[in-house]
Amino acid sequence: MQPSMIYTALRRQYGSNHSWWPAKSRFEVIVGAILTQNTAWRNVEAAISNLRKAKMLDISKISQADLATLKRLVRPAGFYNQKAKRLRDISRHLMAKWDGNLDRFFNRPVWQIRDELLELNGIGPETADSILLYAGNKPVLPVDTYTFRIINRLSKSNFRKYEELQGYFYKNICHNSRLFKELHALLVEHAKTTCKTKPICRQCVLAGACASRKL
DNA sequence: ACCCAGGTGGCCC
DNA sequence: GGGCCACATGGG
Repeated sequence: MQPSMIYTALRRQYGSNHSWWPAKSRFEVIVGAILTQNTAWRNVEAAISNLRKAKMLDISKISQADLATLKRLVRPAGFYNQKAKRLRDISRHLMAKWDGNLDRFFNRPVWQIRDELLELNGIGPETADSILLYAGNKPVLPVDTYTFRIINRLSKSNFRKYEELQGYFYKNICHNSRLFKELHALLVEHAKTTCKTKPICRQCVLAGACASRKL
């Protein structure tokens, strides 16, 4: 099953309003992208809520924050020792190199921004791509565990490496940030609702594929 | 008492 | 380059 068909099927099932990433600012997307690493979104919400109440959802504020304070605030998201540091590191980087100005940060070739993000400790390909797509509106597709699971089942493939699966999409679907936002959101939605971890999902959109054990 | 969640980096071979 | 492992909280 091709990516474009998967997209069509998911969209028919879940609708089109998934442009998604619950955040009130671009910086909040960045914060959420780091906090959600291997963590349920529910827990991320609690951490972001703490940051908001403490008026810390701000590049400058976090860049100057006391590490112990930051750890306390993001604690519900788990891995709080490393995540607090990662948040402060990227904020400091944005302040030092871009004067905290995200317009300037994002206003250049995508590969250049991506490389810079990947240089930072704690920012891997998925986090970088989520930031590029949802905070920078760049035509980049984040590939998460859900994407691996769904695509490998549906296509009877066995993608293992990030760039490989991402490349598969890039070759088979048009590069468009609106489409990518929706596609990624739909894959997450599908994995979270109908098709849980190891489902035999009878009611799912891709029921035919499920039944034939491709999913 | 398990298992999992919108990953990443370090270490070992 | 691939295969483990630690990192940590909260919900099912």
